Amino acid sequence: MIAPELLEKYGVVKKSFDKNEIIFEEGIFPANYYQVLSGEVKMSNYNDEGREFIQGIFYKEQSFGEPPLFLNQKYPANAIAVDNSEILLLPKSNFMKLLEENPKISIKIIENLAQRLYYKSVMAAEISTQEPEHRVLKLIDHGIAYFNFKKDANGYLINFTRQQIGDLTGLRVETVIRTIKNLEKKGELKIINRKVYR
Amino acid sequence: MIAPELLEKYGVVKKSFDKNEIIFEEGIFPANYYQVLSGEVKMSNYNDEGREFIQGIFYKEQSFGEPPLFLNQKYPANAIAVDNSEILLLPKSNFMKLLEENPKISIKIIENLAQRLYYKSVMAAEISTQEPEHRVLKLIDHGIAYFNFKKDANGYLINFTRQQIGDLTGLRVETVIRTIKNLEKKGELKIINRKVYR
DNA sequence: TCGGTTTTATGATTTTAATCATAAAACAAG
DNA sequence: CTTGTTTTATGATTAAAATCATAAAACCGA
Repeated sequence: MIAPELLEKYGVVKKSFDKNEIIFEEGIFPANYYQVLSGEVKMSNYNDEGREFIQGIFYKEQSFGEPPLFLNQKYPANAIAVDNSEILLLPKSNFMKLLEENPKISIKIIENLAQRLYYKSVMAAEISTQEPEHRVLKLIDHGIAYFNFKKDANGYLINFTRQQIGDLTGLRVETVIRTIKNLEKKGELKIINRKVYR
Repeated sequence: MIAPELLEKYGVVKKSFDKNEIIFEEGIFPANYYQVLSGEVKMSNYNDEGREFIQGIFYKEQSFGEPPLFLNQKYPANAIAVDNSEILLLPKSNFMKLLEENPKISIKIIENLAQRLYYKSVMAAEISTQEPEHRVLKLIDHGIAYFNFKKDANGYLINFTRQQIGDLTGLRVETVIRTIKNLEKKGELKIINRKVYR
């Protein structure tokens, strides 16, 4: 996260996106730095049969889409507003100027990329070698630490749909539903009127 | 990659590792910045049944294991020398000092992390939604761009074993062998006395 | 060059999650 | 409130890759 006041000095623009509106598409070249001001954004891929894989979900104060910006490569995925969202956009050249003139921000960017790389490393290993129950639990436990899950009397409320969990773990909805039921039986989590708690 | 001369100014140490020797293990806290001087290093995970997932393979001049170093988190995977290798080690505090005093290096680190994040994004989507042939081809094409595959009269020599391809794509050896055979039939690649070319 | 190990190879069988089909419950919009 | 859509749910069937078994070829070290 870069302080909005600092971004303003470099000419940031605020833009609103409706629910389900595309922010940028796979295959195009990046032109901006993006940071969520309010709402929720997902980055995802669709394969030829239309099956979705969610790369990540981003909330207030989080930035997204930087890697291709630094590499001058095409976006490997789409960014879509999950809810009505306000996004800060900073043109690439201004962003680079900001970085040059504020070396401490570089460290923040590094930490942020490191965090995302860490998540991807963990989930990649899960997805390719672990069974559904393990994958789902790992995603949930990661989410408690890094997505904005709220704690209440029943524990942490996992505010993802079964479909989203599937798209984040490479599983089908039906498999996620059955897996979550099993995890409840084993006492690993609770289902209270269809909502998942841990 | 950070120039070895610069690393030396900050007290880098050269260490040799035998083939199959462990450089660091999953679960421990990072203490050093690592950069390959010669040889080959792989980072990988093992699940409870001993099945391996290779996070990445690193060659001459490449660094590895930075994310947990920046986050003060445990390593999510093991680093093992694939061949006899010489590795440069810089203690964390010295490395941080180097970064502070050389802002341009931060940009290099950012670009490097961005590159690795890009690879992980692409492969994560592949592994969770695509079929074996697609996964293997994507890995190979990525490898041509970023691993050190050499080109000769037959095309690029993919110097990975079938097992390694499997451990990088989440497939079993037998599946990789059959998949590669099919890809050859379709003319997507060549097999010349067991070696794969593209 | 001999013997052990790794890598590639192939066929048969099994397992597991995907797929298909269908529906109830919950939610959202008008 | 009604209606359309999304989400959760469950059972039956299928398909695809994993697993199991076995072996030849290649490579490596003493």
